Amino acid sequence: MTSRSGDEEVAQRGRPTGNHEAKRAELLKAATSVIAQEGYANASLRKVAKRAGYTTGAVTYYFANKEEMVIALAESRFDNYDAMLEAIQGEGDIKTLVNSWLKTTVGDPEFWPVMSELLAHGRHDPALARVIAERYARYRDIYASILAAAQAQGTIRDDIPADLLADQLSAMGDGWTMMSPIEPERFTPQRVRELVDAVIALIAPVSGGRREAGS
Amino acid sequence: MTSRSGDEEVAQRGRPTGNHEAKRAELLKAATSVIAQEGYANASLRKVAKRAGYTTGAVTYYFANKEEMVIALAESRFDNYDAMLEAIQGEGDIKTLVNSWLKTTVGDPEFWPVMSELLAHGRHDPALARVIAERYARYRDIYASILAAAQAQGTIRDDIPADLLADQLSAMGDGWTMMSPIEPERFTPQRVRELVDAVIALIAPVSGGRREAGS
Amino acid sequence: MTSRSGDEEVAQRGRPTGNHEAKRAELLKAATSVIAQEGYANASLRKVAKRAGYTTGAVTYYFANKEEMVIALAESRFDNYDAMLEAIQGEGDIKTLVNSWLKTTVGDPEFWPVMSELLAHGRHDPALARVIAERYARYRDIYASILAAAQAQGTIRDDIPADLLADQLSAMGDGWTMMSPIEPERFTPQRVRELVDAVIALIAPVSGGRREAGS
Amino acid sequence: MTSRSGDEEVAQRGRPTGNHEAKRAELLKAATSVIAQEGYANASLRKVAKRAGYTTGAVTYYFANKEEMVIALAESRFDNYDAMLEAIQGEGDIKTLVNSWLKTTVGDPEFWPVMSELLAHGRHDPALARVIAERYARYRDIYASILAAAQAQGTIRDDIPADLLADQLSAMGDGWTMMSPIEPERFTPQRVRELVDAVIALIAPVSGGRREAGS
DNA sequence: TATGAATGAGTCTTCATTCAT
DNA sequence: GATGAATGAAGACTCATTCAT
Repeated sequence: MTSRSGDEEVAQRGRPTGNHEAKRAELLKAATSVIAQEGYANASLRKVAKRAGYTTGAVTYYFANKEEMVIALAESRFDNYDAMLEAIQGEGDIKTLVNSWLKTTVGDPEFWPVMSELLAHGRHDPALARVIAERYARYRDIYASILAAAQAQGTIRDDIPADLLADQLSAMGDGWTMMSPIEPERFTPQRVRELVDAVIALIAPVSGGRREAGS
Repeated sequence: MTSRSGDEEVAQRGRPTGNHEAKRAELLKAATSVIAQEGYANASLRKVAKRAGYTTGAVTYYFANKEEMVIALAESRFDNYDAMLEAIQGEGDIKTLVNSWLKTTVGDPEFWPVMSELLAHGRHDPALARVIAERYARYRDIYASILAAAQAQGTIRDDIPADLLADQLSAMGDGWTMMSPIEPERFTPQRVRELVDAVIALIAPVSGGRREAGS
Repeated sequence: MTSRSGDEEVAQRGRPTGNHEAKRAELLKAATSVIAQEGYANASLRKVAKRAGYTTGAVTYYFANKEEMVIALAESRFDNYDAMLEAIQGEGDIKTLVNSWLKTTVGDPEFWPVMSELLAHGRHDPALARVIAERYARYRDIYASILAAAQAQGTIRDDIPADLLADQLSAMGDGWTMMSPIEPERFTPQRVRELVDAVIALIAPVSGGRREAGS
Repeated sequence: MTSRSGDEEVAQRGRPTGNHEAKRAELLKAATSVIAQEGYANASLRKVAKRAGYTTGAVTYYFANKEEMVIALAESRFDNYDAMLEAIQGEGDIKTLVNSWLKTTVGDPEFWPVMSELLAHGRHDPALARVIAERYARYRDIYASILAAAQAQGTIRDDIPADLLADQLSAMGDGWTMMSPIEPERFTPQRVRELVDAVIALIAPVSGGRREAGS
């Protein structure tokens, strides 16, 4: 009661400690929603501040500049994604896993829009590009190891090395990420289900046993 | 020939000879290279004009506004792409075709960067989005018909409907389009070759005969 | 048939003479309608040219610059007004006269809007101001002489010098000219009729014979 | 006191003391004088800012856009006018009242010029038009009630309904408002006095008792 | 810790004007 | 006589950033 705080709900008494991170997170949440709705280019610090209920100065107080904010945002999004992957990793077969993954990502309506904005902006922000590249590399590793395990179990085809398969699946995901905001009407739940099923079919085991890609 | 002709230093005034469409194309070329290098957000009319050797006013003389310019740009890029597809469409088997396609697109170093910028910006420019959606629909149709023909010939798997297959391949292409500018070092010629081979393997005929996806 | 032209309808054969003035008038007509609809500030030479079916260059060919065009426009409008005044001047009593005047001016829907734009812009264009001042002086003289005649006939009050009366009536007209575009709904035909009747009443003869204003 | 305080030359940054409304008023004052001198069309934000000793950005900080600034300006001018009317409303007879009104309005050399600019611009700015229409309606009501009271007292003519009379007088005022900047030499103090006296005469009681206008 | 006033560079856009053809 | 390409200055507006308080 005397000092330890952290709960925003509690009426602030005494010296608030550890609020710094909380405030940053709050700002980041606001930034997420602004970027998701209006895109990176239209996400001014003023708008972010306003959405969070703060003033412009607050944003520049918590973040050295816009770039730093965006990077912090990217890191936090990726951290979320990490947690999500962690959560579903145990799941049995590939199909269940893909479906869990799909359900979680579409569950957050800001997930894809923000991701595509970050990806697009990354091209012109080296620091952001570095963050993205690092995380993506890790995801591809994770995917690859999942796929490799599945290959070992014989539940998916093993004629294509797991890392290439991971690359292909990631690319598909990114492609849909980019296109869905442009032609949302094309991505009906029905169509998405078909696409997912087709992906499953695509990577299903082939009868002829192990064959190397390109051979 | 005897009379002193205007140096480039001298501001051009009055009515020079020259064809309207040619000038527009010239400006579009400048816009292409600026967008490819600096991205849509940083491609100010000033920069475009400067790169073409004109003043800002000239750009707004040829294009009502920035949006119209970008749309004209997209349209012209897609026209190029149409021509390219036309040229390679006759090619025999899928592998040759994919390779031709790859060679042509990587032949133009501005192709992927500009495409990814347009895609990313399309999300915030409904008119551009419409153009992209229309063209993409056509491309998917073309891909699908090519794939369907190949399925009929038995050169690729027929357990996944051609349109879904087309969607998957398009998405992969878009995904790589987005990522290659962010981590160019990952897309070495060697890796690209492997990825392409893996795609070929992915869609190669499966021994078990026709199976419906998702079943 | 060999040379005399002037009719725009006739297919142009041989050397067209006297077309210069006709073209100017055409351009002026276009300028009138643009200014009436969009106001002086928004009446760019491009718009004027376009409305007349010409190019920008044509306008600057026929008029040294925008100011000259506006002045020519003002002169031509005032010439029209002169002709109109001329036409109704003979009319019998004041009431008939006022009604004729009203009918003619409201008959041309561009009359008041253009007039108010010119008046407003005149303040910042000395040459235009001069034109307006001259013409207005003449109108006040005409009004004054009409009013003086009516005073002599005893059909209107003579306790206020005709020139002051003319000033007052002009001012009222200008005032309504200015306000009608701002609150058009206030100037219903019914209200206008009442206002006109009230003006007639205002200047009707007073029983007490001649009295000097202010005394 | 010992330490060197900032000169006016030094660009002001950071958060100075000072009240938001006061600064707004300051900018409005600058806007008033620019508009009075150069007209609405020539009153760029740059000029306004400069006159107030700020940069353009400061103006757009205090006002969302130019339109909002002009409306705030109009509003404040009308508020002044309200106060003025309030102050003189008690005055005895019409003549004294008119003279007080006149004295106050000509006391502010920016009053008429700004008013005429606002009126003229109102035609092309619906939001401004609304403000003007509302205020004007109120003024006409006030004038009408003053005139009605005078009619009841028998100090002015009662053969014309007070609201029509108010309309006529307002219109005259507006007409002179518009013309005085165009031909200022015409509005000598002497002439103004005569015009005012003529107005008094115009609305003086008529001997013949109550007559309805237009009958 | 947080505010919010103010900057200044930049954006797109509009336009009268010029002038080679 | 008429065109229309191009200029260049100006306009309104946006925004990341700075900083006194």
